[in-house]
Amino acid sequence: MADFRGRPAYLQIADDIRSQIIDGTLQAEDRLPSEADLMADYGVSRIVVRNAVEVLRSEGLVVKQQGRGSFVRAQRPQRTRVVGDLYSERPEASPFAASARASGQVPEWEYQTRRTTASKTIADRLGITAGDPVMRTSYRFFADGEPAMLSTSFEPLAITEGTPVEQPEGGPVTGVVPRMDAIGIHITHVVEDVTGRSARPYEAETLKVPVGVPILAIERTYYAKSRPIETADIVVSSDRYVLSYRLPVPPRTDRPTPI
Amino acid sequence: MADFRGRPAYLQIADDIRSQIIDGTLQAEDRLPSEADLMADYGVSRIVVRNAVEVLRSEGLVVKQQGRGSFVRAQRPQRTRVVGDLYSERPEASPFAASARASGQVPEWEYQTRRTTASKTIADRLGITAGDPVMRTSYRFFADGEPAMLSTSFEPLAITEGTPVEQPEGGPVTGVVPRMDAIGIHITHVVEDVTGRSARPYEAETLKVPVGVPILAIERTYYAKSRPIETADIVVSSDRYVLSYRLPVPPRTDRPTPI
DNA sequence: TCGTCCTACTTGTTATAACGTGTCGAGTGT
DNA sequence: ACACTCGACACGTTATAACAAGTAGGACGA
Repeated sequence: MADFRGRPAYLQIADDIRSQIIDGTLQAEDRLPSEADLMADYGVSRIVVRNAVEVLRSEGLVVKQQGRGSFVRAQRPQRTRVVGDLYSERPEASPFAASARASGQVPEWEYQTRRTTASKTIADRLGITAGDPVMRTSYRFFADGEPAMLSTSFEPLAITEGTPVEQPEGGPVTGVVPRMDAIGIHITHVVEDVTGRSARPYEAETLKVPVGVPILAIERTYYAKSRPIETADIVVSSDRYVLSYRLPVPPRTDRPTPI
Repeated sequence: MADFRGRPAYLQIADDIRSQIIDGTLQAEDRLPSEADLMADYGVSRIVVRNAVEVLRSEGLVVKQQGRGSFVRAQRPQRTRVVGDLYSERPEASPFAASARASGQVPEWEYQTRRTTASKTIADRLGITAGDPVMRTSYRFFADGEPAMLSTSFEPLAITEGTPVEQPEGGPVTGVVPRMDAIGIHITHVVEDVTGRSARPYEAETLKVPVGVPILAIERTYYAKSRPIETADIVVSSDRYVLSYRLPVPPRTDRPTPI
């Protein structure tokens, strides 16, 4: 392979394939040439073509499957977790629920609830003291039979203990806001802190995505006035989800000094 | 190296080093043993130790520097891009300036504005026709002198052409909301669609992060009623930023039926 | 003293080779 | 017709080898 500008061969090959993906020569789901083909096409060793494809894989443009080949990855995420004026905590509940249930035995979500005590991190987020009793609930949400979202929520038992809504699931009402309404606590706002990072091994396994794929991690906390009521760690594959936040912009009332 | 469970050696070594990072044996900024050291320590070939370190690099736990070594990467993001309160408290200030001030940073940015025509993607987002004239502005935001955020915004010239606020920057007022207020268009809400993915080469270079590090990509669109007024593509390193969304939860009577 | 050069050490790139493991279809036997 | 086997082919893992390129510190000369 001509050593153009001294730029490493594997990067040039990656550039070449990438441009083919962008200009549509290679389309979503298409199989890339095999490693042997690429070796012949570019006249390089296998390690070079593997490095090239690895670059594209780390960019999320390509997925590899042992025994089958490397494939151009579908680009746009398909599902949207909408958060905003019409706040919904169960994105699967509406459009996807039917198909998920119809197509298999897998329920839309499964959960596990247990009493435990607050770690320091959770205590800070809930405004309580480390070691205070909390109700911890872990969820796995499914869409089309595939794991799509993980969530672990924490509620101070000081708030719910002994009430009809002590159990987050299986009671007369579900969802944090209605449950808290039922015991006279009215949620006023929710804060979501969003970060992106690579999937940890446990998350990759549970969400059935390749290790290292970027995921979105959300720290969500519900408040009644300034009092934290519930907090949760939510993990979604950024392949499959867009987070859509719709925020009101109130009309201008005053005119503070500009920047 | 003992071939435990048939799990590949490089993954076992990655596990080993990862646990040392998590339990603090290796702390932030510490140098990992060199490849030669790891080869000797684990009794494997260089390709195995390189694969192992590559796993950690793709997880964002480690950065490599040619000629120096591999280093444990500082973990937690330090800055927060707050969205929510800002729109109600200080509608005049641009979100970035307000966020930077909130974290005690001096905001700096550079920009480039030019007239162009809308691509199909942008036209769809702005509710106009592909080829319609738009004003395109690319920003690079800095914090502490380091590039921190990239943004490319588009405004239909049908809205601003010939007005005092045709230029997004350099005019009497800045920020989308106040500028549009000045010409009688009142922004009612903003939608931010958040996705996570790996940094593309251009983004990695411009943001000065390693290639493949996860970034957060935001599609932001301002609306006046249901009419799109401005849309922007924003990219931030997920290492350095948390997106914090504060959303009101309307009182019970206004709320849609719970799940 | 100070700057330059050299060298040792580090990761980066590439080649060759071999075997392991997963996939899939063609061929075979019932 | 159908199930099973097997082999071709794909990517996965690992070894050995060599040279390139970036870094840092010590040796050396001005």
